[in-house]
Amino acid sequence: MSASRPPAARAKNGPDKRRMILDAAVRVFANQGFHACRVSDIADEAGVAYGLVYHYFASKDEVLDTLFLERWAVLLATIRQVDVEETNPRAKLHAIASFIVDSYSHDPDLMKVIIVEVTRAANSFGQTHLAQIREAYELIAAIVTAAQAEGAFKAEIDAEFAAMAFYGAIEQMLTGWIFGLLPREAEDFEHAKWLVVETVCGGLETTTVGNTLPG
Amino acid sequence: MSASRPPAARAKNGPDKRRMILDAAVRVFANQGFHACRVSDIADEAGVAYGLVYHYFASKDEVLDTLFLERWAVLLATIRQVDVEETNPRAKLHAIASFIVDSYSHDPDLMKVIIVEVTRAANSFGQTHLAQIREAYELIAAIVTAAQAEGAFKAEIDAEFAAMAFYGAIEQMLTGWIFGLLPREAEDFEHAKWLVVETVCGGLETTTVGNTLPG
DNA sequence: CGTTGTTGACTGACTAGTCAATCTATTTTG
DNA sequence: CAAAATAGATTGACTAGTCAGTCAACAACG
Repeated sequence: MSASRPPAARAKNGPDKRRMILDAAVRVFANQGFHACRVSDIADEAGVAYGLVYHYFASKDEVLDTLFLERWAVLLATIRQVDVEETNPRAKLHAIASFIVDSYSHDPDLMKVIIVEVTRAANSFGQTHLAQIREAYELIAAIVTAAQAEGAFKAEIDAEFAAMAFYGAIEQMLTGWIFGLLPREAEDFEHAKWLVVETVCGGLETTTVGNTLPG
Repeated sequence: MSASRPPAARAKNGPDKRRMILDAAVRVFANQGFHACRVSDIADEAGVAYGLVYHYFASKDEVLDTLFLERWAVLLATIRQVDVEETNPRAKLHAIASFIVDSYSHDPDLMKVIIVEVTRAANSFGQTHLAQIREAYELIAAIVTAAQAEGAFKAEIDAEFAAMAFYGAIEQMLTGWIFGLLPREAEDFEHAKWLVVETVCGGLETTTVGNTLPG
C-alpha cells in the first residue's frame, strides 16, 4: 500500500535514485503519456536499471500515484492556508489561482502529468484519487459559502457549482497552454490569474464596473 | 482512412450491425473505459463476431473516432445555428449550454465517452481531434467577440479565454455528474444551464443584480 | 558477512489485428 | 424461373508482438 521511503540513511552518499526515478517519470509521462510509455523508458531516462523502479515502487501505477499525491497535498495545504490568511473572497480565489498557475510555470511537465493523467483521466486514476480531488472542490466551495454568508457572493449560485466552475476554468486554461490552444499573449501568467478571477467573480457582462484587484 | 459505410442496399433486411457495434461500443467504453476494454467486449456486447468489428472499422481507435466525430459535428452545427438564430449573447450561450446538457441527459454514456476518452484525454485522442475541439472554442470565442463589439461584454477579457472558461465550466459540470462529485440537487438540468450562464455572464459577486433569463 | 541497493535477462499473461472459410442475398444467365 | 455466379457479410481460431512485473545474482557499504 504505502510507497517505499527514500533511503534517508545514505542521503549524503550518492544521488537519491528514488527521486531520480520520480523526476524522470515526470518527463517521460509528460512526453509520451502514462499508457504509451514503458517502464523501461522511465528507467532509461533516470539512468537506472529497470528493476530498480520495482525496488522503490510496487508498480508503474504507484509511480504516478506518488507524483500526484505529493503535489496534491501541497495544493490542499495551500488552499487551507489561503483561507486563513486572506480575508477578501476575491483575494482568496486569486491566491488559489496564483498557486496553480505558478505551479504550472515552475514545472509544466509535472502539472501536465497531473492534469492529463490524473485529474482529467477521471476513468482510471482520477477514480482512485476522487476523494483527493473532491477535497479540493470542497475547500473552494467552503470559501464560496463563507463569501455568500457575508453577502459578497450571490446566494443563488450553489457553492459546489461555483467551485467547479472556478476550478474548471483554471484547468481549462492550463489545458489550453499545454496543448497550444491558447494564444501566446495569454501566457502572461499574471494576466491569466487576473482573467480567471475577474471572469468568475465579475462575470463577462458589462453591468459591473472596475471591481479589480490592485495589480 | 475513411470508415466503411453502412450497407445501405440491404438496410431493409436485418439489423444494421455496424450501428449495433457503435452502440455497443458506447456502453462498453462508458463502463470499462477505452483502454481497459477489449475489442471482444464490444463484439460480445453487440452480439456480433469479433472479426466483424474489423470489417466495419479499421481499428479499435476508429470506433471511438467515429463516435466522437459523429457527435461533435452535431455540436459544431448547433453552435453555428445558434449564432444565427439568437441575438442576445446571453441567449446564445444559454442555447449552447442547453444543447450540451441536453445531450448528456439524453445519452449520458455517449457524452461520458466523448468527454472522458476524447475531450479530456488530451494526450491520445484529444491530440488527434484537437482541430475539431479548437473549432468549437473558436465559434464560441466569435460569439464573445461580437458581444464585446456591441458593448454587451467587457472588452478586457480575451474572447478566447472567455470561451475556454465557459466551455470549461460546462465540461467540469458534466464531469461532476459523471463521477458523482456534484450533489443531486444540481442535477436539475434546467437549473444547471441557468447556473453556468449566470456564473460566466453575471459573475459570482453581488454587484450585478437580477439580470436573468426568463426561465 | 549481512543488509541494502542495484542490475537486466527472462517470463507469462494479455490482446489488437489477420485471415481463410462459411454463409446469405442479390444478380445473371440459359 | 431454376441454376449458377458474384458480392458482400459474418465467423472465430490464430498470430505476432508487447510489456508489466519477477528473480537470481552481484556490488557497495558498515
